Amino acid sequence: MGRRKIGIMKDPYMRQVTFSKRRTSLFNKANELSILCGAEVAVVAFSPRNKPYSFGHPRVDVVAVKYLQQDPKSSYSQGDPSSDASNMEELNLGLAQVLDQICEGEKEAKTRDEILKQNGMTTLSELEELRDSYKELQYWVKFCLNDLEISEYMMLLAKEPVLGGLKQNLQKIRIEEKVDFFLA
Amino acid sequence: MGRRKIGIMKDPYMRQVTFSKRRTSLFNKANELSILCGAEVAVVAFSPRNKPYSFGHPRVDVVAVKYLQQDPKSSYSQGDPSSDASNMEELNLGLAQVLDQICEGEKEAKTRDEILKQNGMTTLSELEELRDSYKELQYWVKFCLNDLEISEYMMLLAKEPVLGGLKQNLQKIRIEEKVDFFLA
DNA sequence: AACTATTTATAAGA
DNA sequence: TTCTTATAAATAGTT
Repeated sequence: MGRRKIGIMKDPYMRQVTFSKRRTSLFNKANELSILCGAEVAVVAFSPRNKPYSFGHPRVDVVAVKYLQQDPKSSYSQGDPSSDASNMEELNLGLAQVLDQICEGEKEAKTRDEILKQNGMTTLSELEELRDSYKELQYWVKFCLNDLEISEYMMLLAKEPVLGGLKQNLQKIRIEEKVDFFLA
Repeated sequence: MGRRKIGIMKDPYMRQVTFSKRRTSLFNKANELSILCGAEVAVVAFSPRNKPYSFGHPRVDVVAVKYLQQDPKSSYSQGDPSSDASNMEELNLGLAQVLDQICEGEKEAKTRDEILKQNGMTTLSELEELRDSYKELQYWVKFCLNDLEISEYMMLLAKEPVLGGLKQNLQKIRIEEKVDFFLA
């Protein structure tokens, strides 16, 4: 939101300013959630300067203890955000495809997860399959990063973003490549 | 936001729906805050049906412990008027015990895993760890790609490419470490 | 789950 | 910091 989209804040000052604004909003959101829905909510945030801030309804520690006493498997934890479909339009075609690939990967991971949870156990072959997917992703990332680095100055001149390269790399990877590359 | 302002949700169904929507947004906000500002953030919310949901960067328990171990007087708390330093310390003791139990439980689990591993078996926890790593990687890739698009024009001007950010983020997931793990 | 009409949140700028 | 404003996001109600 705001005049334009932003990325990771590098400037310490702006980072602190942004943190303050967003922390305030986050706490307001948490408060609304607890009031409107009658939910127990706790939020803890350490600022870039490592100062602790917190919001709690009814109280931070009460909610925290209640949470930690739960069976870990019964909770729904999210460390990762969902992809924003609305942003897709703004992304150019190449990037969109890359993101699609990632989404597909997620779906596959979820499917595997479902199966494994149904069995409560896993076989070695299934594990290996998952591991292979993981390696493939890692490989893909490294490959693209490498390519990025190489064509860094080219971007400045050609104004032809790496997106094309990313697309190509994606296809290359589909065609079976040795993972040894980035393990060396 | 939305068609019109709302108050406390009385209808159980609508309350649940609203909770789900807002919880998702809240977690996304928390995620953005942690990424954009490099802050440690943890959010715990119990739904109207008392189901626990959580978000944490780097992890809920890590941030929670860090927060609770602080001098209560040094934190800036919002939400409940009665949140006082005196009560905090009492609950800290109880929490410490709970955390100890959790740690012990984890140790036991790891021990079991070791035994099973020696027998050529694989465990659910192992799998889950793998899956989490996988998701984490996907998450960072997604985020970095998004960031790439955003700061494309910045690159042309600032000549300070996003590569630094990408590399930092990738370091966060400690790829090498995890690769070693899977290859071991 | 998706889709709009509106309300909020917020990045920049003052 | 605080206010303003132009935009981006969130979301209530609807389908």
